[in-house]
Amino acid sequence: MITFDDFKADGKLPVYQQILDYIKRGAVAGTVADGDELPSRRVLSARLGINPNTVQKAFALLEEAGLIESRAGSGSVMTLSAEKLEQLKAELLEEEVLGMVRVLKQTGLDADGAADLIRKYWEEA
Amino acid sequence: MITFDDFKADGKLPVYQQILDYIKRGAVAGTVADGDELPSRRVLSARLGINPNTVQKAFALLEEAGLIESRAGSGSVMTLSAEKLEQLKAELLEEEVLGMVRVLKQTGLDADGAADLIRKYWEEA
DNA sequence: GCAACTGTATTAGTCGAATAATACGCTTTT
DNA sequence: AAAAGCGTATTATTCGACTAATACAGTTGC
Repeated sequence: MITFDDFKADGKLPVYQQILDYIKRGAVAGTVADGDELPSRRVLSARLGINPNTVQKAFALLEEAGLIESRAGSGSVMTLSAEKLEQLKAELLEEEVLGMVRVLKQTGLDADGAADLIRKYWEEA
Repeated sequence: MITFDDFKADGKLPVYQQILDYIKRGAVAGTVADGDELPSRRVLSARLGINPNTVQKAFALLEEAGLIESRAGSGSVMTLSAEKLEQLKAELLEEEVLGMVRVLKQTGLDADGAADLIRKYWEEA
């Protein structure tokens, strides 16, 4: 069961998008695996303090992306193949890291300075 | 004159916020300096293809933050002291880099892997 | 002085994210 | 079979970002 214990909304992106990101990053990290069950829409919305419809939207998008399967009565489970995992990892690194690099470049850093900076802040996160 | 030539809205954040970020990052990078003039609200909104009121909101926030000064008839100019610059740099690195590191950590990377990844993607941005 | 710019202010409307309240049908459990 | 929990669907409302149109006041330059 995916607990969502370390999920924390930051307000910068729509909550349903943050749920998608949370699941995708967890899949890449290995903390979310094929066959893992997800909390029900009602339970998760109560746990996160958000509206059931917001969770529903996130889960609907996850299903559309082929990452979960849902059946009324049962719950929702992760459906992660090796190919999907590779695809997810590539997408994440492409989007996130490139976005980060753009910001760092705009502040006038070079590659070595950026790499050093990452190491410096690695502990505090 | 700050040209906003390399400004590109990406839709993930409110446009007025992206303008704020653009100016702040430019200030940290040194491409935006004390005394630099900004395009007028009307000119900039036309150049970026957005509503004048959106630019107005961004400029109002910049003025509130003490980063620009505006006078009707003249335009708006940057007002950057050394202390403000230091403060800006600290804020940017704290927020942006820590945010990045959190994402990379969640994908299961370690500090060295992240640093290598930054170098790898540095060229493509 | 007057035109052509500036910044500033107000009001109304659109759109998407999120909330809220229900309702219905399916599956599991007892 | 019945209850409880599940996914799913619908409609209405709130809120902020953004657009739109317009008006007014100050500065610059001819």
